[in-house]
Amino acid sequence: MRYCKIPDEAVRRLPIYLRGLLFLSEQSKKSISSQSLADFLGINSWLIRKDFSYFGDFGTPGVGYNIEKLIKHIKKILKLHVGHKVALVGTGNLGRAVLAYPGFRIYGFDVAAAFDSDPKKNGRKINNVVVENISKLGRLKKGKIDLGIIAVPGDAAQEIADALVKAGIKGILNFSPYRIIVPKKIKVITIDIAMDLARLPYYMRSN
Amino acid sequence: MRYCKIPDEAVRRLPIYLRGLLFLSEQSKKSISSQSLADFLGINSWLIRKDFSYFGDFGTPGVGYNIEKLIKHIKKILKLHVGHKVALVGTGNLGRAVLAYPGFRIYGFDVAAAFDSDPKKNGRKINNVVVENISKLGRLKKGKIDLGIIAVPGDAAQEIADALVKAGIKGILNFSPYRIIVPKKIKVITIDIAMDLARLPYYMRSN
DNA sequence: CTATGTGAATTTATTCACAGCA
DNA sequence: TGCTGTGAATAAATTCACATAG
Repeated sequence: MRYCKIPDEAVRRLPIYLRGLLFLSEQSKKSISSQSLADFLGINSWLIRKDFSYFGDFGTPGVGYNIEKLIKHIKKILKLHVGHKVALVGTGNLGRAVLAYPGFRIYGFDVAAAFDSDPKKNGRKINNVVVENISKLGRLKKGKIDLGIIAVPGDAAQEIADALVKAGIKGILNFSPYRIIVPKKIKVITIDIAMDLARLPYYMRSN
Repeated sequence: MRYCKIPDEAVRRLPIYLRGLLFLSEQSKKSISSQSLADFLGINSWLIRKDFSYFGDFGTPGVGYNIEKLIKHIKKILKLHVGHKVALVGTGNLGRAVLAYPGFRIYGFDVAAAFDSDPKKNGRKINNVVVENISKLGRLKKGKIDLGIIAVPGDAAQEIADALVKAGIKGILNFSPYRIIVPKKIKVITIDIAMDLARLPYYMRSN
């Protein structure tokens, strides 16, 4: 079943595998079996094997998977083999948390620009990034920034999205709960914290 | 197909419907057709009808769905008909963003307690919540706090989760990228910002 | 005549079980 | 013998199409 389309749900799991494999690589481990990786990540071993099989033969029967080879390949599939620069829009509480978030690094992301509509924030430096006025968003075309994060409060999300698209961004991570409409070729992933919290009580046992 | 088990994917969509319906309710709208709601939310109308059909007959053919009735019912299913108090652990950048986040209110959540391991932060007041030492986590049993949010950096997530479970929490929203193991009856929903960002490049067109 | 509700068809994803390779 | 890779079986979710109710 080599080289066929990777199911969306498998793509969703690739960053999990990648994180785990990077961790193991730091421990100087050379290879790992699907079963050990399963125990480590909390994902079934047959699901891991199936997912890996979508993009080729990487395992050695009787031994397991070569960690470095797998890392390299998953990075390539996710297009993380090159680093990506990210523009942040909105430097409120959430935006500042994004700027300070250490977790982007392992995937090769660099939050390289920050914008805010509030003129009072312009010029301020947060985590080595100078906050610029939102009107300067157009200059992204010069830098090689291809991803945008929307962390503005309220209902400004759509106009920010429009500006990001005009500035040449290819993908958007949207923290606002508002629907964003963009050209089909632009991918939007929305994270709505409140919405995730909202389905937690459903699963709670009352006793 | 009345009153059968609601599929997980439908449960995931209920908070979206709820948000939209609450918005429409504020506009004093009385009822809405699945098609109008579909246009409004960007979800197919047949999927909306199917989802609603899982928990009963709420629509009137030729008219649409009664908004207030639907809101009340979805809230009940999600167990949001009663308000929930939430304990936050970790008051770093992310934790402070959570404390300031305005989006929890519409679902009836109240972040009522905050904890931090850093003694220097104890007693500090953020958004009207006094930060307590993490050792005081046990007192949750007295307050009616049933949800926890883990916003600690690094690898402390598991011990925080253990403490939250011991304090009687029923559900956890976990912002750390580390795997958390809890008793089966406790539900954990993990939000990993970096992981969501990591699958964005995959969908980017190169041209 | 409009819009719901739902069986049936289809698509997608997960799980199993085992042949075959090192 | 241990572990991969994958067809086949199962389960789950989505999409369709239309009978039916107001």
